[in-house]
Amino acid sequence: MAEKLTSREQDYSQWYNEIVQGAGLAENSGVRGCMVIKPYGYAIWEKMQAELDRMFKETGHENAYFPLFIPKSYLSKEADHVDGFAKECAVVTHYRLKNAEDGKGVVVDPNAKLEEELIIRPTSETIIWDTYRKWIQSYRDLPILVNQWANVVRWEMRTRLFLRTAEFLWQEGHTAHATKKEAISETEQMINIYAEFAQDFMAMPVIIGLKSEKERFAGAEKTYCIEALMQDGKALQAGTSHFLGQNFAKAFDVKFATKEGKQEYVWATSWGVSTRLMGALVMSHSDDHGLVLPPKLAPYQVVIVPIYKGDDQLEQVSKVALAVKESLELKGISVKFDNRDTHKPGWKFAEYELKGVPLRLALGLRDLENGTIEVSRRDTLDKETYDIADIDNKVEQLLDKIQENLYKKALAFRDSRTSRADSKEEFIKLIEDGGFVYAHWDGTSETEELIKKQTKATIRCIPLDTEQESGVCLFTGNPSNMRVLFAKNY
RNA sequence: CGGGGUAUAGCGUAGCCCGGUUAUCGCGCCUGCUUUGGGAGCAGGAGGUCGCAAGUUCGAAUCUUGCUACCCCGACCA
Repeated sequence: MAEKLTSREQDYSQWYNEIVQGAGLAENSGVRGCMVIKPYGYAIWEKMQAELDRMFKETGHENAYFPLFIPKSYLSKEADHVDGFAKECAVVTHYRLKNAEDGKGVVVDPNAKLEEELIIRPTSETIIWDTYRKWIQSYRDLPILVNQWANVVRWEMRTRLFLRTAEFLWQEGHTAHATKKEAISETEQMINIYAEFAQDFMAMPVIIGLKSEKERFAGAEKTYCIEALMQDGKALQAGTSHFLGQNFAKAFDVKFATKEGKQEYVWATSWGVSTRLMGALVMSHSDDHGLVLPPKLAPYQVVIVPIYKGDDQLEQVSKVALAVKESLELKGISVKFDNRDTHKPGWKFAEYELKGVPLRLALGLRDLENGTIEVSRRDTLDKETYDIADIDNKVEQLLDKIQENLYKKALAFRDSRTSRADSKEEFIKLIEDGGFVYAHWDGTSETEELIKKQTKATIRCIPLDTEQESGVCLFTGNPSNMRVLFAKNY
């Protein structure tokens, strides 16, 4: 082994960085906090987009695009919203450069100051609701079910590849409804879609819940979220769906005429997932050998590595390998045949392990003689030799098994790190060890703040499936009627 | 944004305290030959405004100041 990753145990952060960069997902750029998403990483994002986009469209949503720039005055129309984002906004003040006096490069032209400064969108509620006012007059114009795929900028002080970057890619859905009930049901539908996507495609188990008042989206009445547990025992918020009530309708004066001819404010939702999901994917399944990808999101699900000596053998092996590739592709499996002569097989094996390709097939002269092919699973690192005649079916089955196994493994891990605390001491210890902790809480932001100060744990969510159970708050002794989910988080 | 650290070839580094010929080593890269079932071997070769900008000095990778980016810790946050 010429190169070896830092192990998770040694240094989890470094392990994560080495995988993201080593597997060719992304790298830092010359711009503070902004990353370059490399082709292999972007291919995974495109797969995520494709599935999510399909799910959105199946539930009646349409894509549109709104401007990157938001007039400053728009942002200040909803008080909570502006409070939530003001500290992390990038502001455009000028629209022209000119040559510097000293001839060295360019400077901002002071004569080109904007009348009103433009904010680079940290999210698009304001520009969208300013637009929806023009689109909505009657109940007949509702609902509006729009999504946009876009980039947003939040000027973060401390950034990490995919998990928190100053600019990131995401989708933001913004819907408008005639009734509160319909808006809430939309909000719930979308968080369920995110949960389904996380579990079925990312093979990542999630807990669906409601955010506490403190953790809620700025401007929302209710924020639903999906929370996942990473391998270091920290929680990651993987997606959010907000019931915005009539807050934005009131701020932007969006009213509609009901059937009865009354003027009423519109009910709103917004929901989003971002390239942060890439970080979640990495930290859910990968091991000390590198990235591990679920087959449903892998840019190529299978790689075929030929083993040969000389051009003659390569030609013989290639012929068979290409036939295998074709038969797999007929089954809708994506295959890369790596016939590069510039790297040796051993080098390729290590490389594809680092890149997390679910299945690796190796084919050499020995196989041609025996009618076999060697198959190696990335998730278990098991190697077995199979009859080549039936390899397409075998691969299809194995890919399904890997997808399933990754989910099971992640779920088993989460279960092993999920516990209930019934005393403050127990709580502190469990949080210290890392993982999800269910505990009673008195429901106040003050106590939540106190717990965060003392333990660094926050309320990840109030799980939807939590049963009523009377108890006392571990920190204040006040009565509580349900347990909520605590963890240290990203 | 506060504290700490780092920046030398594509990557990882030595040299920096104590300024002085041609800036060290490994990997990678290029050429050739031998190799190819778990990160190949030998031989030859190319590649550097020492992060950027000023300053001190006869002379700066080395000393001083400013800036930029990255990493770790904290506050903030998806």
